Amino acid sequence: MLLSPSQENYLKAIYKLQEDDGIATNQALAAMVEATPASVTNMLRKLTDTGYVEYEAYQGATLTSAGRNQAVALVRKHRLWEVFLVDKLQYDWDAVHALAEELEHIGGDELINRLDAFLGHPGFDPHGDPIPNAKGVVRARQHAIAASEASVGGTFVVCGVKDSSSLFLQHLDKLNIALGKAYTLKECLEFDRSAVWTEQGGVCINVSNEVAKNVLIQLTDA
Amino acid sequence: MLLSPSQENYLKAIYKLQEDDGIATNQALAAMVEATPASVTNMLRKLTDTGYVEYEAYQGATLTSAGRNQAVALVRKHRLWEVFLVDKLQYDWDAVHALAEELEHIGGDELINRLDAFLGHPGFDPHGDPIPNAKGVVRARQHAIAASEASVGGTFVVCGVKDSSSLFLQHLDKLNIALGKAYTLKECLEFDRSAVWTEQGGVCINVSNEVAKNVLIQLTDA
DNA sequence: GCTCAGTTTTAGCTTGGGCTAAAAAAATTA
DNA sequence: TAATTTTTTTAGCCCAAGCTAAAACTGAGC
Repeated sequence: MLLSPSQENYLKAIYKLQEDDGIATNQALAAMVEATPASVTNMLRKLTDTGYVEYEAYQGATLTSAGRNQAVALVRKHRLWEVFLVDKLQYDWDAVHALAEELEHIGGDELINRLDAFLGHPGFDPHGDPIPNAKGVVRARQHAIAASEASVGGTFVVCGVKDSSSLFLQHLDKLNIALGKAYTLKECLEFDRSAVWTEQGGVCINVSNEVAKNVLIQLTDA
Repeated sequence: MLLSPSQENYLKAIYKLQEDDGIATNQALAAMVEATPASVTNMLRKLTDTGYVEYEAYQGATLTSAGRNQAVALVRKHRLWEVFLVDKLQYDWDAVHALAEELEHIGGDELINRLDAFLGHPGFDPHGDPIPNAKGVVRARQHAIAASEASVGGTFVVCGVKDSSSLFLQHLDKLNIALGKAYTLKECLEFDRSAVWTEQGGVCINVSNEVAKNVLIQLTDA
């Protein structure tokens, strides 16, 4: 069964919602695919007929294993194209999402496996999200926690973001926060729950709680 | 004005037909975009309304300058993606057309100019066709003639093909004919107008007239 | 200048993926 | 539990891009 780009987007959306909320409601889906809830109901019916989705009225949608395979393959394609755009075409990390969204619908396994090889089988995309391998296995990030969970005095490396909107990523750029960089949490300010981090060089940056909650880190011993 | 992939395909088809036949008839267009003549009439109307095509009933279609710009941009995108697929992803030259056909509808100038830079601003695609530059200027191949026009004893380099179908390209692979290779025309057989070429190493290959007519060459002095 | 084959256009239908507005079901609050 | 709000579904519509069949046009040969 061949899926249209639109259908693929629905599968991806259900997959994401299942991953982070456990359940894919009609309304959340509508927001994610930028359609009305009525259109979502329509499409869920179709995807149920073709065997990618399990769905009963008013109960939300779940992916079948075929659906999950498709969704994971799409995530793989999306993230590999993002790596290509950043590593090879020198795009900024905040500018690649929309293009990858288009590219992920092109071609089949052959293309994406060749791209994967060309890029050197990267494990993570430019936002630190793990790239599923050709068999659809996603290796979860190890020991990653939100930066807001760090304790004063701790040292850590930024390894991902929870929000990969352009707005947020550009904000991180301004703060000089980037993937792979190391920081020490100097202090936490009671008043607004913001934090002071220092970079290796000793430069201080002020990080709001809102930002810290969306930055993923790995604690280091140093 | 934003064009759908389908509309873009029509513009490209009109462009190609104008280039090689001088005129884009309804029927030829239908064959090229794989639709019925009735559908073509429909679409030509739309493209006329949006200012990309000039068209009067029964008279065939012509591109406006806006239309030509779009078409050349598409050719550029198509050929650059073909270079990417062959040079970077190691595809064979006979396998890239369909994928490039999909990729050419993605993104805008920004993407394609970055791809161009990444590929080192190539002048020709894997079939020897010239790649228009960012301004839409196509530098024509110099001194190229069909291999069927060569005279006995002449030496030449293969620089392109007229037919880039998978079937033909695979046939050339079997004959050991490839872009950039040099040959000498040893003799022409009256009977079936086939020819004998020798490679540098002295290996002989038998080339039918049908093949020779579709291979483009440049004569060399040697 | 007619006729007829071939080409193009018209008319009306189909399918995919949207939409709005109203009805129905579920969830929340009093 | 009853009332109200929120969510989901239904019903009926729209648009893009295709299709077929029939009508209209063109141009070649007589």
